[in-house]
Amino acid sequence: MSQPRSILSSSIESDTQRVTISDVALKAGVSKATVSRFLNRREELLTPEIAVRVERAIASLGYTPSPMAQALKRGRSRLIGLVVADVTNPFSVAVLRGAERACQDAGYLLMLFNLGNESGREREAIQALSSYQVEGLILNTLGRDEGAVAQAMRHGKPVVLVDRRHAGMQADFVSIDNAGAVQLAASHLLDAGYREQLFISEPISGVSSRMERETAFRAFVGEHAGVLAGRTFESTAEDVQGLEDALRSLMRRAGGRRPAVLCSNAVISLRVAAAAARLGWRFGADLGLVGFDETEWAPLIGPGLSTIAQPTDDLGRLAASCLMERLSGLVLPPRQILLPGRLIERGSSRLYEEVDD
Amino acid sequence: MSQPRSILSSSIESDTQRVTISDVALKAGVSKATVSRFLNRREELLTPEIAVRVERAIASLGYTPSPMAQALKRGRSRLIGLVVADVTNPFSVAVLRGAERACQDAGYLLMLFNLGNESGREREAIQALSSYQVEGLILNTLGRDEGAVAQAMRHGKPVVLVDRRHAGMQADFVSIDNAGAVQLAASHLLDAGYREQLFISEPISGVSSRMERETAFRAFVGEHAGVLAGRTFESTAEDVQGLEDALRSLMRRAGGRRPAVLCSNAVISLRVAAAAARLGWRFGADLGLVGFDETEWAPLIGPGLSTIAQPTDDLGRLAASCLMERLSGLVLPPRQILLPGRLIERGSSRLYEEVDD
DNA sequence: TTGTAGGCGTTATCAC
DNA sequence: GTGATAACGCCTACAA
Repeated sequence: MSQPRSILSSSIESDTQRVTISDVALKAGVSKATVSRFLNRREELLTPEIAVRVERAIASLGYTPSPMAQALKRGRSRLIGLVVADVTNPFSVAVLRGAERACQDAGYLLMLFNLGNESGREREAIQALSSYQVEGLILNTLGRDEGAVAQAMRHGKPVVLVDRRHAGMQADFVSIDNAGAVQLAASHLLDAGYREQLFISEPISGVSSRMERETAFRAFVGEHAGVLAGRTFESTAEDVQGLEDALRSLMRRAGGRRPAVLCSNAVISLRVAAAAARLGWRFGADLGLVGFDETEWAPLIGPGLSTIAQPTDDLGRLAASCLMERLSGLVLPPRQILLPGRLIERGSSRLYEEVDD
Repeated sequence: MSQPRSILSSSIESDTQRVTISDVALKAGVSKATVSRFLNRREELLTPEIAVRVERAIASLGYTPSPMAQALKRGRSRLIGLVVADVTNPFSVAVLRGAERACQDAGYLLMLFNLGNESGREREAIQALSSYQVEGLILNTLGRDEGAVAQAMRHGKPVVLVDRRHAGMQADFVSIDNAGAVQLAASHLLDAGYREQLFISEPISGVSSRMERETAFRAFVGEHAGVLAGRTFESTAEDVQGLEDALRSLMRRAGGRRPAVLCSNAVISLRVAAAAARLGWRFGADLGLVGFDETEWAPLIGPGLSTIAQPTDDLGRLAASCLMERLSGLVLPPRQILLPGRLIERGSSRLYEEVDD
């Protein structure tokens, strides 16, 4: 600033100025270059005596290199950008934690951006992030805006997609094996005697994971045409009535057969549980249920909600690893890594002793 | 790199080099300074004709200024650091969302750091963040390490604490009114006839919000010595047995009186609900419950869990606003902003028709 | 109104 | 081994 460093400043603890490499060099009586070398683990090339002096100076000044300046100079920011569609979703948070740990271990910092389910902000987020020189992107987004991602990749920034594919994507992709997971859930329900099933999802259009789950469900129903009837329903947060109607008509169609719902994520499970409560239906007795995403509350609702647990931690870690590999120069066509889901059986899908209807 | 820009590079879309202000200047046939001025909204000082040329060049090159370089130069990064103790906690996430929105509106980017409940990482997080030149910090942490925060503040970075005070803090503080909220919960339980109460919290020592809640509970019990008996219990994730024992002895002490628990956050509510399920106790009938933090699943467990809803969104927004005010130069002694909690009554604390014991 | 030049804190390329 | 010195991309006196 216009305020020149006073003669006393070096002895004033509360000086607000940033301590720079020059200060260290001055104090140690060496050049900036030497300090820089010391910092970059090239201590081998330093006279022990000088190394000690530099070390002391750094310690006494409390010097920390400026990542900004480093980034500017070497074009590496040690920053990874992570965009999640919705931090409120337990799945996203769990993935985030896994990714975070992996990044940290590799010496990267995670810069988080939350879209709050407004897919329109995706472009903005990616641009903000990539203008901050993040070295790579982990995306759990819709990918409605192809431009932003393409641009990032064109600038040499690797991208890893988690859970949601983008149209025409040319990036690594990490996800649960949706087809297998749906198969697992539906056949479990079928085995338990639920022969009238309803697949319920948030609006499907454009969200790859939801599409894959729905498709898999339809396929399963097709393969078991004789013994199983199945339909699908899209539920929105606003249309509470629509969901209740769908459940009622499921019950009607079922007639003597046991009816069940297959929820495509935790948000839907919650909605269905609320609707069932209003209708006065009990899971396991009146209605079967299996839902994607294991949560802490799943065992506590009704007789316990059966779930498909996703390996969220692994998904996050793998996403980060893929990125690291790309960053360290790995060239390979885009990979797809699919992990299996795990069925957790609880009361909501157990075969209860027959009750007279 | 060693690869020099080829003659063709200007016509090759996929050039991986960063577009700099120099490129723009060159293309527009002006100096870097002119471009810079154009960018900094000083278009007033530019000849319209030149402004247009610069604008075109920027557009055709797809130029974006590098925030890193800007930050380096002007010492402003437009970055806010947010450290949460645990992204898994719904409370933290909700606060985060509020803060995020406010920051975004003010043109700041939120850089998130999650401690994953390892309070030892706090120092590391704050240092990482502040060496990235974040302009201010929002902290939802223990503050075990006084040094890190103090250092940040000494460097002129404003700090706002959310939910958890730090020892000897000299920073703005935003939180729910814990004393009032506990009073609300406990007196509601008392009014509903629960005269043997147990306050359950995660380990209290060193976490201000938990301490305040416990103190308030003790005070409430003291004020109602004749009609109400109350104790407190600290529960850890590992000691499942201890929690069950505590609940059993609560039941024993109660004798003819109605017993209830007051949970100090959502994590505890979940744990208590799990324990009650194992013991075969029903909320509202066998055991009363009110818990801090409103969640989506609260209405769905048992007869519905009564909660103290925190104004999370406001807390986040206020925290951000405080920071913005400090950033724009407001000097004022540290403020405390306390917002009231709201009681949401559900079946777990309702007065049921008497049942013969 | 516009251009020139210097510097923000680092690192890399030279010489010495 | 170590020290000048020139960048990195940008902003801002100051000069023109």
